[in-house]
Amino acid sequence: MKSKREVQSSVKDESLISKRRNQMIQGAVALFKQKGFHRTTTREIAKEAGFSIGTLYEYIRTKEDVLYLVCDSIYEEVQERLTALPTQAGTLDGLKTAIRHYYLLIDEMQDEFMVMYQESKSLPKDALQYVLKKELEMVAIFEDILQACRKSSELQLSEDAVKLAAHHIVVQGQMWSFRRWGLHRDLTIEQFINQQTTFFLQGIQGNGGKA
Amino acid sequence: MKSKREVQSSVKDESLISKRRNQMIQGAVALFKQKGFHRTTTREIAKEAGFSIGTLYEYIRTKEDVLYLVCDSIYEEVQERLTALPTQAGTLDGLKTAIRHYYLLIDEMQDEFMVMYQESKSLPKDALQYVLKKELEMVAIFEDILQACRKSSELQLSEDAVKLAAHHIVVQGQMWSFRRWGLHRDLTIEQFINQQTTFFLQGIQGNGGKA
Amino acid sequence: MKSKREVQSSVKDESLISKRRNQMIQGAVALFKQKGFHRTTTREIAKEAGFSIGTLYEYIRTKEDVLYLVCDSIYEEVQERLTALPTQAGTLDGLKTAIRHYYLLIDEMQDEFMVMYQESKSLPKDALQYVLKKELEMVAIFEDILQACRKSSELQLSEDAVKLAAHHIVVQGQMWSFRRWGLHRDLTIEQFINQQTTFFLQGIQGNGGKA
Amino acid sequence: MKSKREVQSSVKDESLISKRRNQMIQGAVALFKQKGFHRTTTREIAKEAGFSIGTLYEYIRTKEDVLYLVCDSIYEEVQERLTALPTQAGTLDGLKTAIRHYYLLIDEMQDEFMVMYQESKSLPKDALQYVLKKELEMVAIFEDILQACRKSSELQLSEDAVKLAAHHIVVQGQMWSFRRWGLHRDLTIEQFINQQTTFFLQGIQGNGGKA
DNA sequence: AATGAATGAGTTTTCATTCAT
DNA sequence: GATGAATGAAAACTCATTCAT
Repeated sequence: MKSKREVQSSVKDESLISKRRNQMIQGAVALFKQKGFHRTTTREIAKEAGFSIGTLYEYIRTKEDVLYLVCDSIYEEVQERLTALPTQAGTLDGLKTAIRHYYLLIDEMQDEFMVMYQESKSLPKDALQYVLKKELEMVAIFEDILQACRKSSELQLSEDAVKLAAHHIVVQGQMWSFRRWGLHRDLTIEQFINQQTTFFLQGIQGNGGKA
Repeated sequence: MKSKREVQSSVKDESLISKRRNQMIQGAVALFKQKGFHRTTTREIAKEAGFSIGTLYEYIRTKEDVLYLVCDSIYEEVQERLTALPTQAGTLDGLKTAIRHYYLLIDEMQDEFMVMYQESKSLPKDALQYVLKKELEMVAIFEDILQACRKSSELQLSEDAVKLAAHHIVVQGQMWSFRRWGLHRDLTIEQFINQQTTFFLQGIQGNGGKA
Repeated sequence: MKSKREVQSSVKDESLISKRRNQMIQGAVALFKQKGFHRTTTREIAKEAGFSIGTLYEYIRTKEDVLYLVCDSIYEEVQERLTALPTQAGTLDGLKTAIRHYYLLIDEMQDEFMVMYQESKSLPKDALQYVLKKELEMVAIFEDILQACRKSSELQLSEDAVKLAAHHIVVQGQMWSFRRWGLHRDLTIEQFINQQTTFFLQGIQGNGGKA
Repeated sequence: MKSKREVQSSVKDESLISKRRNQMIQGAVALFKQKGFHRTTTREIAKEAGFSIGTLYEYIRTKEDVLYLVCDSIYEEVQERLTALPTQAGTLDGLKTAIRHYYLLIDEMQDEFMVMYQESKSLPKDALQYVLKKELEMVAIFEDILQACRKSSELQLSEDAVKLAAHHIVVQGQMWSFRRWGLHRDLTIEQFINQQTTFFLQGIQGNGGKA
């Protein structure tokens, strides 16, 4: 289970580590969003977090650790909030609700999503691997829901199509943060959710799930 | 028309500029793909391009110019190849062909697409603007095709839905390069194209375009 | 009063800034004298000052800052030592003493004077302005002394002539460092002072101040 | 006699050399005045002179050669124009005329004088030597005139004082270009000449030369 | 635990000079 | 003789990381 990639700290007090790292993550997200990972300096992160550069390095070992911590924390939150959902397993409404909550989450955490997807490529190999696993887990959440609907015959969907469909849900959501420049002018988040949901359901079975 | 953002060169011979910049772009794409824009040094770009650092700077003014040149050249090629298509304007087959060619293009230029979307955020303000315009133009190509289909009644599609649908085509294509890790194992490009096309057509009108 | 042009430092400890900058100024003067501002590298300055290039840049922001610091420190010292003089205001002897001390100062700080006058043209606009103001203040010191003598009738001197006369004192002093190659072989500093003083006093009123 | 420091050229045609070098000197003075020797590039000099960088190097060997050529040409012109004077040898009026012409010359060639005095320190050793010799020759012109006056008893002046007096004439003239910021607002060149001449003559003998 | 001064490898960029055409 | 593309050494400056206090 302890497959979590550990970040070394020279401080012992776990709750302090947690506290300081949260400060650090808050600051880092704000800065990464503004200027990207590479243009942000460790000094700036420390300052934004509210402590000194020396202290920063008491809680991490490299700058990339900060990026990892950021990505990890975002995935953690997303998963947490997504799995906390009251699942009406195997129903179309359950699926719609999940999609809805996911898209609202993205809307709420736009900055975090941007940072996560734009900067994760700068992670060291092993951290990238770990983050990719997290992404797959997120896809899997939707795969499971879709699978359940398929099994309960709420959805006419071939076994093979499930995975691609799950990717679709995830990617369609990302559109909202990535193509902000092209979409936010024309659509509210609610309109976006509705259109995407209809589009998706029709897309996978040809009748909008209304049959 | 001449709205192109110019990159200064101290060399006068236009054809030489063209030649050297192409070398530079080739080299840069390869490197950016591997290590990203920020981790690639100008010296490496020069070396990869086959000339000295001094020569590199005879053809550009800043490192960001290289990135701009790269992005611009990719968009240029994509647009060129997409608009060169024999359009059966206003027919479903014409639309399918366009999508097909676009997705094949992405498959062929995967590296370039990755670089373009991952690194363009590092462009200076004005270059970013220019590149965004290019992206919008690409979306517009599909908007036009969809619009034509709508007008010829080949497609039951509301006016409002056209833009979002065009974004969909573009984003669905990007999936192939962005989510390589999740898709290439399970699908060939042909399968991907078929599934995406069906999905898209069903998605926008609910019957897979077979009615 | 706080019209001083500030040089940014990322170090907070004021006394340390002061100490390090002094080291830096010492080293820089020595190097600038030898090879001029442009032929001196920041690395050399750091080395001469006794610390690393990184440390140098903790205390300044640009190479020009070093030059400014050098010029400023020289003016500061000159003014300090000149205004510290026990003034016998409005007497010829007071004037002579002031001139004498100024010329001795120049003799003592020949290198600094050379650097200051030869290199200040390389200062950025605002710093140049500031330094020019300092130079005018130096001229003003002598204007005041001359004015006092004029008012006490120790000196027959028209109002208009005061300013030019003050410039004369300053320029005649500079001769000692600038035309070293032409003067030091033939004159001691004492002889120089005497001759210049006589020359000056006769020059401005025609009788060497002996009437 | 051929003590002139030669500048190598790979071009044979002497008159062409002369022509090109003049172009080069004109351009260089303008640029050096504006931005100083070090901030001016050889490319800029070539461009300003009206030919290519390759051509520039057909007529000189190093950038410093340009500076030398500039300094030399200025001294040459000054000496030429000063020695061309109809000398009323040994008379006070002759001296006054010489001073007058020298100061007018400075006023006319302010830029050149500035460049010469500000930048000559960047000359290579041997060129600096040569230029210093030239400066001494200029001083010597006035030494000779003063000496003649002394011998004809037009001037009561000790043998020793002659040299310093000559330096004075030269330096007082330089004031006009160097302290432009402090003098040109208050004085016309004519007023300056008059005051300086009176000051000088009184200075060296105490009665303004009117006795 | 916290601090922040010190370090120096590494980066972009410039520019005098050369040399093939 | 003229041109200008090519070169690469050298310069200013940055910043992740360390470590003494």
